[in-house]
Amino acid sequence: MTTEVDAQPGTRPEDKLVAASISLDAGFLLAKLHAAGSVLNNRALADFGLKERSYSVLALANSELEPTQREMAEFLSLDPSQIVALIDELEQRGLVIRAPGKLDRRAKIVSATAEGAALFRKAEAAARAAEAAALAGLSSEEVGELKGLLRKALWNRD
Amino acid sequence: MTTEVDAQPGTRPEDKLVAASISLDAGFLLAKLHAAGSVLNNRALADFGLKERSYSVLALANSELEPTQREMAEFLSLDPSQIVALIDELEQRGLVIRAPGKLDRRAKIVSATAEGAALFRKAEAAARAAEAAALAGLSSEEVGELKGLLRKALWNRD
DNA sequence: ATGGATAATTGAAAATGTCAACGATTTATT
DNA sequence: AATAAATCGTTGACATTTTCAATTATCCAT
Repeated sequence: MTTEVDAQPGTRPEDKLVAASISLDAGFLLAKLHAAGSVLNNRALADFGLKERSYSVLALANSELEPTQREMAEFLSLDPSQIVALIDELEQRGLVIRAPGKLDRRAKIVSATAEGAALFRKAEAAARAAEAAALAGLSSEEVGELKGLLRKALWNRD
Repeated sequence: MTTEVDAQPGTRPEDKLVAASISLDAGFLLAKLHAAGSVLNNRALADFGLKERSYSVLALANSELEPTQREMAEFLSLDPSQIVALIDELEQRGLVIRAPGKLDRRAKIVSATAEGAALFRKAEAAARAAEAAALAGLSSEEVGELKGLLRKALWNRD
């Protein structure tokens, strides 16, 4: 016997602590689900030489929104200096390019090359599969509800 | 003018990238909401000399579940060595104690002292307020739904 | 009894996060 | 128009966190 308290019937031993009050904490639940998803995500993205971070940057570079590095930093909740490093790597791999902002030459607009777009399409499919695995406990309707609630909490929209 | 593309009416400039496809990614949404919440959480907990991590450990120590360090590590998605450091600190502050497992003397059960329990009650109130602030965009029903979905995704239960 | 696993611990190495300073450019003030 | 103040990307320093291998004590299976 390893646990100190008998598990409830149907409860896996690693879930013993689900009964603790912190399991009702939104912050804890977000952290835990994110941690579990990150493992799957990073595993899936490794095939493409990407991690969650570089994948996110590549995704933004693939949008038609012409994001600047600073906008990326803000949006991804990262320090601008981390964006520099991430883009340095992607640029060296020929996946994205930096161009001076049209209206503000201090800023640099990051966009994907054709190669970057091709890689992103493949990585995106893998990331979707990883997400589905991470949320396997939810029906597709529930996944939609979850995303809607998260988006509303962040931006007050769906 | 700072942005390269005109914002939609009613859209704050820092939300320009919401239109990017990654905004539909559950992993990204979880990371972003967690990041926003962590700032508020850590700010609130700093008054008690705690961070999210030490608060979580203290919360588990305050449960009646007699968690071992390994169970804490698994449950909090942390390496066992990080739990050691966190508990070292809490123990030195007199907030928790380690006791050998009754059935397995390799394991150590962590429980809160009276002082730890008193501090936790106060910190818990502050953490609840921080959570409310982080989820201010949601109604209380929606907060319940969100937590329910997160719990179901993690453990297939509500 | 012995050998193989598991719990906590330590310590090192790698990855990440945080922050201050700099040159180039833009915006605001006079 | 000239100057001052602010902003963007970048660099580098430093702290924190993560990850992992090794160690000791204890448990479990044979």
